[in-house]
Amino acid sequence: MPNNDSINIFWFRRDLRLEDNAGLYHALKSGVPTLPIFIFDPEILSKLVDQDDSRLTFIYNSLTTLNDELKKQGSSLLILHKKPTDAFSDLIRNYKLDTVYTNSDYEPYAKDRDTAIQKLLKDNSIEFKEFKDQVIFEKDEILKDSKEPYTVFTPYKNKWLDQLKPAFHLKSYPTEKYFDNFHRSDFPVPTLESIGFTYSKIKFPSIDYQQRIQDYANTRDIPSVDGTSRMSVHLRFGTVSIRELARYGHSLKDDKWLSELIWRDFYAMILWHFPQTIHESFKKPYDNITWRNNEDEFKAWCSGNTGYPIVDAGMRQLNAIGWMHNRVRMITASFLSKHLLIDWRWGEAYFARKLIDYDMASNIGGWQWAVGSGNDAAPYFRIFSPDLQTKKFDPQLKYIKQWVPEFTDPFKYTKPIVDHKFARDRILKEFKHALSAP
DNA sequence: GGCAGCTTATA
DNA sequence: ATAAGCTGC
Repeated sequence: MPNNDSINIFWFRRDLRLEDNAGLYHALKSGVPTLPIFIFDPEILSKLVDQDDSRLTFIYNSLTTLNDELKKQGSSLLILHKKPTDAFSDLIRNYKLDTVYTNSDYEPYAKDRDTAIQKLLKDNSIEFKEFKDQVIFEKDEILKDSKEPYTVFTPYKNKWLDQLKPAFHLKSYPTEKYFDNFHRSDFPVPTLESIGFTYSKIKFPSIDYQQRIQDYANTRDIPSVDGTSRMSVHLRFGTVSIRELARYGHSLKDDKWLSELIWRDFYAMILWHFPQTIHESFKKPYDNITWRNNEDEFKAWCSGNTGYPIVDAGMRQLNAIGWMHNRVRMITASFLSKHLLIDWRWGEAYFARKLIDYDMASNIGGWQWAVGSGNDAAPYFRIFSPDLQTKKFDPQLKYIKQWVPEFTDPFKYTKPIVDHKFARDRILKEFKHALSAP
């Protein structure tokens, strides 16, 4: 319905919650009626491989929840399925727009998209205001004294902790004080099918993370134990506020869990400053590696049939529930790149397809770390031994038996796709060759 | 400019 | 015990 009074837009992206939402807070607080919108971007959707993509289901469920909450305020969520620039052209035509509010998104595609939107709005004399919401410290807030970005985690973390003023950086935005300022509307929620997707069977972890991380320092590395927060998917789509999580992490005696949240800021910062690491090794010489890229071996890795039970368990967990324990992410990533000598980008792409919590910055960072090509990565000669990792982190084979039920006798299991010692020598040779190239 | 220190290890 | 180099101050 066209309206003569001007309105604000609040554009949801990866911040699918009403509570403690920085951009939404500012939009509502301005006093101008605010129309909340979400745009399904065909450009992003076209890259998704699976029709029952779990991320789409998660987003769709979250949008439905948002809409239900908005209805209580006499408002609703306008859900569009269009190229963002076209969507905004329509909005400009149908409404008198004051300001478009949103929260910053730091991925390269998002940066370009938002630049285009900002220009379109500017040409129509509409303001575009973005706010920091998905990290505690963004791109240029934690820098060396020389104003350059950190590339090593520990000094970054020290500075992060030094600069943190909890009462300021971890404070919630009380959006609920201004809920009266939502624009009155009653838009229907389109079906998931009309967007071109079907429901995924995958179950999503609940938000009661505090229970799980009671003994985080001791249980976080044991994949058979539910000892990690499982908050990654909620952080990915903003169904929980990073400030809330960091506030809890900061209140704990042990800063191990807070550290993991700092890693998230760190990798987001790294991707911002080094976007080429999506395609290139952070350490250039690693791009001299000649990958074998055997397609059959890649398929065996993807489906969890390498004959290395800890690797297979991890990949089967990923395929089954769209999530893999972080310890096992390291083991499977190391195995693909170092044992099979398959380009880490193939593995990264497979994780991108399957992970409900897929986050480009963390996934790229994690893979490059595992290969050794990343900033602050493991040295190349540190090659994970699947057997030793199993002895250390799954000594009773509980995790393995959960995901590889046919595994009963380690000596009768599928023949390993490659011998450990042989593979170790092979990659060491390749590393030495590649890294000494002029 | 010199030196401490570097997420998650292996043989 | 190892083992390469480089970041950060």
